[in-house]
Amino acid sequence: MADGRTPSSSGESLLYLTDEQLRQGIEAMFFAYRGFTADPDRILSDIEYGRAHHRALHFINRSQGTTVNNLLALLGVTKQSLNRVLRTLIKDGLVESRVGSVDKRERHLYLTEAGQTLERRLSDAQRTRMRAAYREAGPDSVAGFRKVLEAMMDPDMRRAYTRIKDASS
Amino acid sequence: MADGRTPSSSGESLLYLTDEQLRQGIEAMFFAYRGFTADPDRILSDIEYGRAHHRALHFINRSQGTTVNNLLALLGVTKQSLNRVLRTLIKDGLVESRVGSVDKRERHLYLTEAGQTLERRLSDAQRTRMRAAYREAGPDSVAGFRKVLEAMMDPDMRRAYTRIKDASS
DNA sequence: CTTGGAATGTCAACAACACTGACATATGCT
DNA sequence: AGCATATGTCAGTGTTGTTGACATTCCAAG
Repeated sequence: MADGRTPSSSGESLLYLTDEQLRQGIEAMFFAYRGFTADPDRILSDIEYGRAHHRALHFINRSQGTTVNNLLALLGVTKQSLNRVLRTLIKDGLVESRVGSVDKRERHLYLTEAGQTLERRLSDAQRTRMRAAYREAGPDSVAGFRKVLEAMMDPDMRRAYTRIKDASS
Repeated sequence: MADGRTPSSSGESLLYLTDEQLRQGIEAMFFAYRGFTADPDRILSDIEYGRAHHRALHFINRSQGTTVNNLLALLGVTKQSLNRVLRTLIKDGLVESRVGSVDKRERHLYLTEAGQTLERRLSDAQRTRMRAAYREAGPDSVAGFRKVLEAMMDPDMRRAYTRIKDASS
């Protein structure tokens, strides 16, 4: 079962769906993700933070004023886990938490000046690698890259991704 | 610095290299990687293992008889970290460690029957998602996907990746 | 044949980051 | 008034990574 071989089904070549091709894709994801996180990780290890702080900073920057619950859904972690990270970011003056004006139970999260500075420093490093990869691969490859990644997401995350993407036009 | 805007440099459109496009790519990688690991993680959480065990099983399966040092380089962790994982896999009879015949310091690693069964179960789950994504995106997108991922790897990992890939023809 | 270095294994301590479960507080809605 | 929601917090635990130290085994060079 789930053999995946026998490329003799439809009219066009399905050779790209063989187990071997899929394994190579899996390995490519693994190695590429290591590179993807390497540069920010280096910066983060100098200061006191980890990858979780980077993710929080990224999405708060992306949607300034977002609520904790919203962030929770995006990051896919428990509130305890997120709270530990947020606490240190707020304590260190990188993130500001404001009580909601319409619903006062909600906390809206904003990056301070210092928070924006760090976020930019981290994402500059990550974008630099991304830009080099995009440039090397070319626009058509980038379109394919994005298409496959999107198809690989869980449906919920795909919706969240599309929403953010469209909101940032 | 590192602004990335101003798409008015070369003759062709460089719109795909704007900061916004790069940010979307970063988010796509993040969300897609979550999906990428979700299915094996579910299986692993039932038994006593974690993602590190999966990675070890994958690469041992991929290169039966590989040495510990070789595996170390591929996984990019310390020997202590790998050893902890290997110890449990050997204890549980999923991996066999044989002393090298030419160089007796080396340990060559093999999957047992049980090891192969688990590896297949895990990678079946992962390949199923990968196959669906590939099929949805189509062969051209897959080629672009692979190209961008490869360009994103650290040079060392890229060499390792190419070596494995070519060895499995 | 001795010695240095490489490959491997192991112990201990520690940190980051995730989890579960339980509980508290404030607020909103009916 | 009472239930649900949003958030925060405490305590405990597990996986995976890290350093540092040390032992063993073995190859290879002097």
